[in-house]
Amino acid sequence: MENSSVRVRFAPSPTGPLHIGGVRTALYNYLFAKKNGGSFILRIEDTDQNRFVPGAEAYIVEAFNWCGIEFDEGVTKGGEYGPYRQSDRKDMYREYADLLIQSGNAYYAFDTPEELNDIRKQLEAEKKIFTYDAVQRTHLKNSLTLSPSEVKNLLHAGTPYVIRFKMPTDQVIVMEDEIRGRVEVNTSVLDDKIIFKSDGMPTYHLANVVDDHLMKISHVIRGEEWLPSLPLHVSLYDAFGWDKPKFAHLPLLLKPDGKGKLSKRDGDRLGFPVFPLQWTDPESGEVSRGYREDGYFPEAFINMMALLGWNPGDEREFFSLAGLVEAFSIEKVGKSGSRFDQEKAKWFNHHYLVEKSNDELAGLFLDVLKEKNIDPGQKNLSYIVGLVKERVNFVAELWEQSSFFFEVPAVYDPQTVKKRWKTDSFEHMKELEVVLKQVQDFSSENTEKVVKAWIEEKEYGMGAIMNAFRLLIVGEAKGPHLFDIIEVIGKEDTLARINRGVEILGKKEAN
RNA sequence: GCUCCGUUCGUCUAGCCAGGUCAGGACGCCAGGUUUUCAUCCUGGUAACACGGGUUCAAAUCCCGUACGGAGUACCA
Repeated sequence: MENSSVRVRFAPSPTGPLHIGGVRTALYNYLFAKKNGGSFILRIEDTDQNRFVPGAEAYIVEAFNWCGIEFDEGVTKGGEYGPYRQSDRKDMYREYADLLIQSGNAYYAFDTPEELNDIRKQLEAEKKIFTYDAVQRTHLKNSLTLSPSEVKNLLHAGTPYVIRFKMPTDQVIVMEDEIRGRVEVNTSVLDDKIIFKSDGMPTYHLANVVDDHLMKISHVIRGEEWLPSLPLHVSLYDAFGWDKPKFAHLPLLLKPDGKGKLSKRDGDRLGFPVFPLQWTDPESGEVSRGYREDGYFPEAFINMMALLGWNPGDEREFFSLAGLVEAFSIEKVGKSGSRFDQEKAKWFNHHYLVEKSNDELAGLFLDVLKEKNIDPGQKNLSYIVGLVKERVNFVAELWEQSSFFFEVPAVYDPQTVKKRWKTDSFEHMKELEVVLKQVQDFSSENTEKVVKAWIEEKEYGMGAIMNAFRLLIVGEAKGPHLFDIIEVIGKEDTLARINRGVEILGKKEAN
């Protein structure tokens, strides 16, 4: 609000499609930024060249486009703190690593991955866990144990090395998390993390601290999986002598059943998308479904995601993106993980679908019809959609609730036949056909008037007639007001359906 | 193993920070109502403070412990 210097970032790694947990993290960042009149930045963290996946960055951008989440700065927008892709910032990290070496906060380590692995295995055999920490570093191959000339020689010879952060010994690091409050950790349980890799790239830890500082990030809002490395990051800021941003660690999204965080497999197993958009793996060709392709509206998706871990503090449930911005506050974000609930997601979609205008829905429905090679002819799709939209959760479901407007029922549902095709139905329907044949004005209002008058005159049961009638027109016991249906399909089709139904179903003998 | 984080109806959650309401709402489910059917809709119902101590006149709320769960523990982010 009053703080115009709020700057937050979402910093995904382009290693594949964006998980919905990531979408939620980005959403909360966005909401926080907009709520406080700040900027939202998209930074791509591609410091691991081995895990680069083509198309992943484009996917991320497209996903946010679909969601309606806009960035103020970033890979697609540019900005005065660029470049926003870490691979494009490669050169600047080295000097910061050097700064730490000079100040004695970091050191060269020449141990090869193989050597370290051997030690790790050895200790494992003794049921111990190896960590490159204050104790271990004193007898490993690094610039702390080697003489300056030895180090110089190794460096000159081009020996591969990494740069490790020298974790201070026996200090209590006090951290303040905006969601969890105070967290304390003693450095004696921390290890000397690699901050600069032998391939010349920084690790996440160095890169994110340097970039957040350079990009003047005011609040780091990220997933809970980063909480364990917060002490390192805080130590890094201290070692550089930089002001720290505020930190907030969001709870995880959990799988709907069982334990653990939501994974791609859960979606496949339980039949719901774990990604905002459909994704085709460039290597395996494997397709993962997306919310967009599954028929979710972006506003429903966002509304549902926002409420998974945050609440407005009152009983409101429906929020537009702008409404979320207005209502959002980091204090109302929960501490514990949330399970994704598919039923509630559907309910949200239903809500937004019903809220849409019939014209808009008709447009979407027309695409469905085209795919099925159904020609709606002169039929008023808006009107039809308006009659059935309350019965569906998705546009794609509109067809099964309205196919009888376009097609003669292929079969008569056996259950319904058993229940509604009574002994008298045969005669009743034949009579009804004659009655309707004489009707000129086939409007819903008029046919209803005529048919009801006939029923009353003959003292037939309303239910008996109408249910059998519906069976012949629709094929089963479903659908909107019957007279509305026959108005749409018209007199000719209505009479044909009655005629055909009577023929096929025949006269049921009394039991 | 170790470190950190967490734990209110089946699910999302309010309430916890500033102890005192039959622990509230929503989804789901069940029942009833409306209706020519189904769905919508309306009404009602179901169902939770992980456990054990402590502090207190009083604890979901504060403190300690236990259990359970999760995350991290890579030259991945």
